[in-house]
Amino acid sequence: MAVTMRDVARQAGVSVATVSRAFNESTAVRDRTRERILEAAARMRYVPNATARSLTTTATESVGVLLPNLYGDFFSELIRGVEGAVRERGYHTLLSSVHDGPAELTAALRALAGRVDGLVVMSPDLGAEALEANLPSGLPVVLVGTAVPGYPSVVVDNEAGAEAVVRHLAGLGHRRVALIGGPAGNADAQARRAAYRRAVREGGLDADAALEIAGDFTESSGYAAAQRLVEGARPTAVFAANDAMAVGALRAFREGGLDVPGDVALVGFDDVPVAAYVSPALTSVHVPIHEMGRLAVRLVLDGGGASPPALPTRLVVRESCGSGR
Amino acid sequence: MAVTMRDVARQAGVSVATVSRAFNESTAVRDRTRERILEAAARMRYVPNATARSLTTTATESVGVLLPNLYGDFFSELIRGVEGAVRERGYHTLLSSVHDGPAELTAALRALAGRVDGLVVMSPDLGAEALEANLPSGLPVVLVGTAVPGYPSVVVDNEAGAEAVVRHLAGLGHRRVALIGGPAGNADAQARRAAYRRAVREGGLDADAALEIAGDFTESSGYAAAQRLVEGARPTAVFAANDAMAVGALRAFREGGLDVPGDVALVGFDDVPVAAYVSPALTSVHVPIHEMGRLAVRLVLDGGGASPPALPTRLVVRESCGSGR
DNA sequence: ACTGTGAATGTAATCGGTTACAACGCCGGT
DNA sequence: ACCGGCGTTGTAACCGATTACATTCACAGT
Repeated sequence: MAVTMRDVARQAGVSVATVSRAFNESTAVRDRTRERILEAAARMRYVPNATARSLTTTATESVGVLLPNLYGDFFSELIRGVEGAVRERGYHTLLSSVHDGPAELTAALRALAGRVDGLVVMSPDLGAEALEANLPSGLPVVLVGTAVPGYPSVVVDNEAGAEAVVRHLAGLGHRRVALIGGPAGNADAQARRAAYRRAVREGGLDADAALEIAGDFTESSGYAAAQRLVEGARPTAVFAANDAMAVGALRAFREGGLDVPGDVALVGFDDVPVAAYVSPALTSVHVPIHEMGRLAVRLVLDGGGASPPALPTRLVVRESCGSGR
Repeated sequence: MAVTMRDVARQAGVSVATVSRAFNESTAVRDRTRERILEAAARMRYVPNATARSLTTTATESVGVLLPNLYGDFFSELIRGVEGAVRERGYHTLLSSVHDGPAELTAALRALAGRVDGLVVMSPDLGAEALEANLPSGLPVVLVGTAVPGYPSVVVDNEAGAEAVVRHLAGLGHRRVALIGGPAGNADAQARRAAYRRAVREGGLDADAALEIAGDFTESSGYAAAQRLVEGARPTAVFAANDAMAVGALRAFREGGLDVPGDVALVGFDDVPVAAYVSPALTSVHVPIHEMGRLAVRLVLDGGGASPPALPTRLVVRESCGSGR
């Protein structure tokens, strides 16, 4: 149906081998012959079949990205990082997002596995067994945000970031610092919570259990959590484990008639682009999301098995915590 | 190297044909045989090679998306729509973004063309010739945001949206309504500008040429344009041709000591998620971006050649234009 | 004139699946 | 005992490229 190499070869009066050579510059083809071939190809609108090419070369020139979902600035930013790095290599990005439980997840994993040269996986609840059982042995896989034994992963220094938040708030005089935590199974969320607890203890702040509320990293869960805090534990400062929840909390506070940072200070995590645009501008822990994507791609394509050290985080002080100004 | 169907066949003591049938449920294979095969496959960690499969079936089960770039909520939202619709079909999304001029663009087009069953293209400066010369004849292509003769496209009703903005502002008593326009070559931008001019004329508003400033849809261009407006034409209301520029303008106004909407009313276009979160919340023209992505995918995969009617837009009044409340 | 050499091109095997067609075994009906 | 037919499995061609190896040819060296 579509124009193939054979058709071009026939038109140009040469063999398929010569056509192949003419297209893959490298090998020796007489200039006149090459011209004749390229001309015929253009005339016939020949577009090489990447599938067939991949079959022999055993390279698809694409990298798969598996994400739990696509909502939120975090994933957009990650995708940008990945896509940029991938395109620089002349490769392609195959995108897949899943949020329907383990069955869908392994299906997606297998579907991707057969189509790419490497995989960037950000999926909290994916264990070593699931990965091993559903991926061919040779495929380079890099995890983002979770560490699974045997696989290289890109993670950020959650502990230092969360600790910096609590310290900063304590330095501003806050004693009742609440946490809106992330989902239970999430590694980043766990690390942030652990560091929060430690910093609260070490800083001698109020360690009221009512000050800890679990969210799920969504804006609406942040909204709900903030409402409960307002009615319950009445903290003077709130640390949301990611920016999406912080933005939700901001909305809840505003609707509840609380001034941020006047009545309650608020700090997020991730420093997604929108953090700078909300009002008051959100103090947050900067995470080099874009860089994580790039790094993951580099690890996938250049191999090198080992995990790099956790990427550094940095507290970005804006208006919502009530210091600076 | 990797485990192939032949290996599984040997292990299970059957032929490759039977293995193939065992995997593609449909055809008749005795239950016991199938079990034996699937078991052997699992044990050997066999993952089918999608490339080889595609070669014979001539279907890649993936849809390509070509975008001018990935920054901004607009594209994130579009990708979400596309990916969602694609995944519902069990297909995959191949993502490509380009912003380095025509050469890169056609290269990307060809690279994608050989790997997908259909293409969603959002690329302003891509003419019919470029498309024809670089795509195999049978490939379904759907354009987003631009109309090119001979190709179906998904567009929004820019005219109605822009007109609604100017009308609404006029209704609030504004006579000097400025426009921060989009890039010259962009079809959406052109339509919005044309509708703005018509509405200004028909509404009897000030038609000062200094009230029109060109931007390029980026936040920073909106910022710069707003600064020039503050120093120059001094409008009482500003219509930014997209939300990114509106957000930039907002920042410029705040830094310039102007209150929005007190000193100047501001309206954007697209109604991206962030519009609701900036402060003051941005009045904008809602564009069903997500739906555009879904629709484009549907057109690509279900064929049907014809373009659907322009999708309706809707003015969403929030705080930045100073009405409501 | 004859041979060796290297450049240009052709022939055909190969990648890992799918599938048309053939083959086989087993059954019931006569 | 024989045959038709169905259910199950195998054989081999094929998809469209790449590439090892073979072939052809022109030309220089002797």
